[in-house]
Amino acid sequence: MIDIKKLRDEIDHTGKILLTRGYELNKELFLSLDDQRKTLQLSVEELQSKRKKLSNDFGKIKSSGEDTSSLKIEIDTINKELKVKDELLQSVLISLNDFLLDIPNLPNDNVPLGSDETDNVVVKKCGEITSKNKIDHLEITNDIDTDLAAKLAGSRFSVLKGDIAKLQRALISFMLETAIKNGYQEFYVPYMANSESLKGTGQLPKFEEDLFKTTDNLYLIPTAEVPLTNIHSNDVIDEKDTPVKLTSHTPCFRSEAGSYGRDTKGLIRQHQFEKIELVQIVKSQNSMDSLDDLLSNAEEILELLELPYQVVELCTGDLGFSSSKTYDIEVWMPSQAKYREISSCSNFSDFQARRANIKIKSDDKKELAHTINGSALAVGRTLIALLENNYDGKKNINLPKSLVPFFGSEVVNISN
RNA sequence: GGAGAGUUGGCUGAGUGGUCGAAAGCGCCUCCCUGCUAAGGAGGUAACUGGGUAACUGGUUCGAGGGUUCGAAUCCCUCACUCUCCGCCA
Repeated sequence: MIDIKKLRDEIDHTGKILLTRGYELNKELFLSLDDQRKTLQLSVEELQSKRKKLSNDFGKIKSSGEDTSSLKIEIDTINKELKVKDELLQSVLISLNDFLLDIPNLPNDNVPLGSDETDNVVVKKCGEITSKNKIDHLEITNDIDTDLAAKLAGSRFSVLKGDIAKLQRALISFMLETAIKNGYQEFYVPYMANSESLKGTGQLPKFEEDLFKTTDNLYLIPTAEVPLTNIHSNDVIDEKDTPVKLTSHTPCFRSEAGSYGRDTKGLIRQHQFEKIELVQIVKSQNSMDSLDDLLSNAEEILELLELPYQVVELCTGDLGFSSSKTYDIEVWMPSQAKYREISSCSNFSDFQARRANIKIKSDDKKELAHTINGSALAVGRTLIALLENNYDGKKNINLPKSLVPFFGSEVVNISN
C-alpha cells in the first residue's frame, strides 16, 4: 500500500509515476472519496463527542433521581443522525481502502522507464556458456516423469525419481547452508497462509486467482516470502536487531491461471515447485544496499554451481505489483538457447510493511520498515539448468564441486 | 472428537453497567538525596488516528465481529486463538 498522505499531497506527481508502470490513477475518484471521508469523519466525531458528554450527564441526573426523559430524546436524536452518518463513513472508508489496496507500489526513481519486458536492462553477464547440448531435460532423463504426475494429480506437476530426486534434495540443502552462512536464520513455516498474511505481502486482494485456496479459507503459499515476511507483521523491531535476515525452503503453489500454453513442457512452470527464499527487513535508508546484498547472495549460488547467468533490471512497466525495484537473475538454458528467470530480487520499500504493519524503532522514533526478498534459488529451474548445462551428450551429469558434498558423489545417474 | 478455563497497557495483574484508557506492582524516563554504587523520596510514562502552520484539540481501541443500553472492558450472540484434562494420533 502506498502512503495516503503522499497521495493526497502530491497527487499529480504520484499519478505520473504510477503511469510509468502502466497504472492509471483515478484522481477524481480518490479526491472525492477522501473529501467525503473528511467531511463525514469530522461530523461523526463531533456527534460522538456530544453523545459522550450527554450520556455522562444522563448518569448523573439519573443518580440524583431527576427526570431524564427530555435528555433521552436529545440523545436519541443524536444517535439517529450518528447511525446514518457512521454507516456512510464506513462505506466510504471501505471504498477508500479498496482503492488504495489496488494501487501498485511506486517504482524507485532510478528504475529504467519502459512498458514491458523488452525494455528491461541487462546489468551484467557472468560465467561462460560452454554447453553444446541442444536437448532439454525431459529428453536427458526419464527420471523427471510428468506423465506419472499427470496420473497422480494433473498437468503442471512432476515426479522426480532416483538420483534426480536426490539431486533436488542436495540443491535444497546446499542453498539453505549457503544462506545460513550468509547470516540468514533458517525457518520451517506453514505451507498454508491466511488471507491477512497474503494481504500483508500484496498477493491479496488483487491476485486471488493466482492462488490455490483450501476448503477452510486458507491458501497454499505461492512463495515463502508470505510466511517469512509475516513473521514480523504487527511487530516493532528494535533497530539494533536489524537487518533481520530470514530464509526458508518451502514448496510453492501457483495456479498459473492465465498461463495456458506457456512453458507447458517440463519443469519450467509447475503448480508446485521448491524454492529457497531470502527475506530482509531493514531500515529505510539502507534498503537499496540491502537489495544489492541480497542479490549477491542469490548470485553466489549460481557462481558456486558454475552456471552462466545474467542479471536484468526490470523496467517500470515490468515491475511486480508490490515492488519498487527488481533485479531478475536469469540462468542459461541450453535447450532453449536463452536465459530464463531463476530468481527475482526486489525491494518493496515500505509497501509491504505498511500493509503488514512492520515498524522499526530507533531513539523513540518508529518508522515503517523496508522489506526485500528474492529467491536463492528456484530449485526446479536450477535442477534443469544443471542437467542441461552439464550434460555430456551420453549419460552423465557432472556436478560442480561445491555440490558434491551435498549430493555425495560427482556424477548423477540419469538412467537412460 | 469430548469437557473446562482463559484472551485487559512494554510485562504481571485488578476491574462485572457511568466519575474507567483503565487500580496496583514491575520496567522505563526526569528530578531530589548520595563521594560512587545500592537503597530511599517526588513526578512522569499506551497505541492508532482525524482536524490545525502551531499551541492545541477531537475520536477509536480492554482477542475479532455483531447485539442489548442514554451509556459496555463489564451483559448477550458468533468467531478466532491460547491453556488444562480425557480420548485419538506422527
